[in-house]
Amino acid sequence: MYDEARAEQERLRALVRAESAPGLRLDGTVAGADVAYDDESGVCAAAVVVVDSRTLDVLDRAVAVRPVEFPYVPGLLAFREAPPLLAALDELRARPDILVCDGYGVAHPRRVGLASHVGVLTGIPSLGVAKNPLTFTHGEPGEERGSWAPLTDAAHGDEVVGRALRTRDGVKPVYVSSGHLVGLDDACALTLRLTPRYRQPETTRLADRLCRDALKSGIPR
DNA sequence: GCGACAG
DNA sequence: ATCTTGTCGC
Repeated sequence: MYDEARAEQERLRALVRAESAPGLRLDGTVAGADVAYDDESGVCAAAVVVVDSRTLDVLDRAVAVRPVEFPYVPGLLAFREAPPLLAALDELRARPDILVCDGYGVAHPRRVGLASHVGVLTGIPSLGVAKNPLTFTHGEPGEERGSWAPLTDAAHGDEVVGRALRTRDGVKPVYVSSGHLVGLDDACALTLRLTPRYRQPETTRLADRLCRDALKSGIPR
């Protein structure tokens, strides 16, 4: 089942660039993306919020509400979330310099998680910041914010696919990986810029709030 | 074959 | 993802 989706991932995989593009701006605009679901109505809301990476001021936002068209299948999250996210991205007034996704980039069984998938399809430099290590392994980073430990794939010779990054002192780390055109060092540096106060990037927190609100207030009953 | 498994 | 109150702590 899902052979077509896996074949598409193999195609996209060859296009993923896990190094920072020349001239990549970490001090420009950063977009955060997230999707919320309502099982009752079978509808989902994708939200994208753009901030100034230096001040974290909100510059733009967009939401796309539509029916859910793909089930949640581990390893195929992008086929569920990318379509609505692309629709929301289309409504932005300007293309953001970088996109931060709630999930993985190349830290993925076939190296094409949601962030890489959307990055390749849009050409927007991207990275993934996930809340769980999935099947990957990592040592325990130091307790201080900024500490990190390599995230490795035991199923593939312990290849390094990302980092377990501590964004708050003594709090469980987040899992950062390159999406597309953003190297791991830059991905972590940006993640730290976006987490002056909470474990999760401010961008994903804002996007999470926006898509949840859109579901609550945007569904007629 | 069975279990694990981003959101 | 989502269902859900109070509660401990800065």
